[in-house]
Amino acid sequence: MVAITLPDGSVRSYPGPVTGLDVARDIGPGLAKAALAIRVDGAMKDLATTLDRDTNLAIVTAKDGADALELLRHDAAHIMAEAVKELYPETQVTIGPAIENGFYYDFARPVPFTPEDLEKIEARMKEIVDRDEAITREEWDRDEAVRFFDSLGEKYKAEIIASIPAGQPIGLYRQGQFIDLCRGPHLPSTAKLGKAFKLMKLAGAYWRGDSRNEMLQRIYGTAWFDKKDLEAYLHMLEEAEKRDHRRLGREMNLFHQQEEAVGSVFWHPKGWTLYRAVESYMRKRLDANGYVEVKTPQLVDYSLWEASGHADKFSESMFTVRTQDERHLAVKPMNCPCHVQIYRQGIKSYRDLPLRMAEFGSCHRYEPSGALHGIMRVRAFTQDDAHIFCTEDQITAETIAFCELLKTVYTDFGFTEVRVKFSDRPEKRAGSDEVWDKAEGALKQAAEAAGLEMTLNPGEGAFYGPKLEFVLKDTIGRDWQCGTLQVDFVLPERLDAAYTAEDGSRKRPVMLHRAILGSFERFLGILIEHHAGRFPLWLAPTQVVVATIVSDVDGFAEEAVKALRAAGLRAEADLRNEKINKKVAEHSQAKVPVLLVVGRREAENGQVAMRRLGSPDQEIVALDQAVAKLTAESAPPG
RNA sequence: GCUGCCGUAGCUCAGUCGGUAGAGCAUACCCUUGGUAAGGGUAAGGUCGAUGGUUCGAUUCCAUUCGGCAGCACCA
Repeated sequence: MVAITLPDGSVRSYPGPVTGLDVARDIGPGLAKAALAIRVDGAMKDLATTLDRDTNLAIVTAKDGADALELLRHDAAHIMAEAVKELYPETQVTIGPAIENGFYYDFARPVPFTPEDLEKIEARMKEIVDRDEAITREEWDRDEAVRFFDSLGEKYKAEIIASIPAGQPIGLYRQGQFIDLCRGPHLPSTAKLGKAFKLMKLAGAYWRGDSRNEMLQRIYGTAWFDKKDLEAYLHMLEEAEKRDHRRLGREMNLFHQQEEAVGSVFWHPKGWTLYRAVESYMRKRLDANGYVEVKTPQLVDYSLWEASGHADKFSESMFTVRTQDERHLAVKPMNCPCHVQIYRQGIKSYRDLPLRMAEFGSCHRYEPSGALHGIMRVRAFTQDDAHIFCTEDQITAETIAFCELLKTVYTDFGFTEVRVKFSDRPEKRAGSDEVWDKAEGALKQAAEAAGLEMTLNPGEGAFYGPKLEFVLKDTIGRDWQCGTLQVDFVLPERLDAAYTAEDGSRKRPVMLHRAILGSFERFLGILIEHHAGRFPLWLAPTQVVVATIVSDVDGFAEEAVKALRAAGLRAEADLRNEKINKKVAEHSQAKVPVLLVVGRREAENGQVAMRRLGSPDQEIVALDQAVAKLTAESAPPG
């Protein structure tokens, strides 16, 4: 007897072993048709899995959300591999997992795939779906499987299987003529994939993710249960493209980039206004939180970078300069060594600590060309950097205070969801293991005291110390790592920073490296995409446009702009010889938050018709009232 | 950096199976003074990313190079 307990608590008994499909059939023909897989005591298994003892069972159908989609996408990857092998038999298959929103498969083939090949592959996949091939699992002996794939010329598969411990049975899945190593589970048949999938793009990817290995060809696709879901996803991609900061930067005249200054930003007046709004907000927050601001040199003799350890661990990313008189300089990639130089001026006492030294530090790093991305990943950027020189005892309090400041700032910019990662010692590092033990312990303890929930990010720390990384989520669900807090016992030692302790002894301060925005360039890019260019009033480069209906009222419109500007608002007049329809359309598209329309009626009464971005409503108010209202609304937080 | 794709007017794009190019928007000027998402007309605007090669002739074909895009690797 086998007793199967279903999720609703009901129990079904069978005289002998049954498969998941048998149980589904027993419950009802509709369920049997919809069944994709089963969950046995929590673990996903094939529908055909034999159940020979009492167990908890759930039938997985398309309604099961993420689990079901993962199955579907994994199958899509296999069906794509089958299609590729049919069309291009000389291709070797490697791996093909389900990923967020879709799947990919990496192929080894001497000839590159073309976009036309993608269409052919997609068409063949649809044929395979129509063929309704059963997907069945087989168990093989490992060495036999290695020999089998070797004989097919599938050396990558053979390599993967050979790396599985001997003696373990190997699960292979067969569908039609195609057989592949796979952990499973899979759908019962290729027909279950349906037609709501699409091959998206072609890209290179290193074998086993290592840049020393050969480059494979990766095909990405997306797959859904329903055509509607597919269309919704494609539509979402289009929307994301519309908020791309590179596109909005051009359309809104915020900045541009050009090949004579690769990896740098030309900020236009409007973009720079935005930048300054962010900067002055940050400066105000830092002032209020006990930071002092400094400015340090761009070009620094290479010897300082040798002393700090950057020459050793970071030289590939540094721009260096040799002058005519043979001096060797580097453009600073970080601000920390310079801040230590300021710290070292004069003798420091424990009474001076904690010393919170901030700089909007302009840095240059020679990033690999393939890493550059708009203003999000550049070679010239400005960090909202600060170093807190403190005693070991002060680490916890400083960490707590920093976390609070960070939260306030993110909230003010409209980000509410923040994750924290803890990154510990990397392979390439400075400082002894004892120092690292101490630094990691101190940071972990401080983070716990600050009440942070963290995930571990092993080996991702800076070369001089462990770090906390703060990752925020934007409106369309993407993650951005911005803030960081790093504990550093190494640099104060290497650069000889010291203070006189209470007992008169000479001690080393600890340095906390910290940033909230990360880099202004990147953060502004994130802000642009997060708000899709529709900035809150306090950030909008142009806050108000006064648009006239007839030229008779030009004088009043200019007066209105003058009044708005006198109140500190960023206002412009639109006196052009154009119809109001066109003016409304253009300023709406330029994402100006407030439009004040002035016609004869308004001008005669000293009024304006106020129209907010995104709403067709208008509100007729006296000019001075409008100024007062907008002034209050546009005040930056804090 | 690696793989693939791409580079035509300020922007978005069409085009030339090798005979030096066109549209819409934007710009300038003219007409229009119009009440809440694009009024009409005229004009101007291009070394077809750069260099080299093949050719009678190259924006088009080939090579190199620079830049961009996507992904991979990188993000200390």
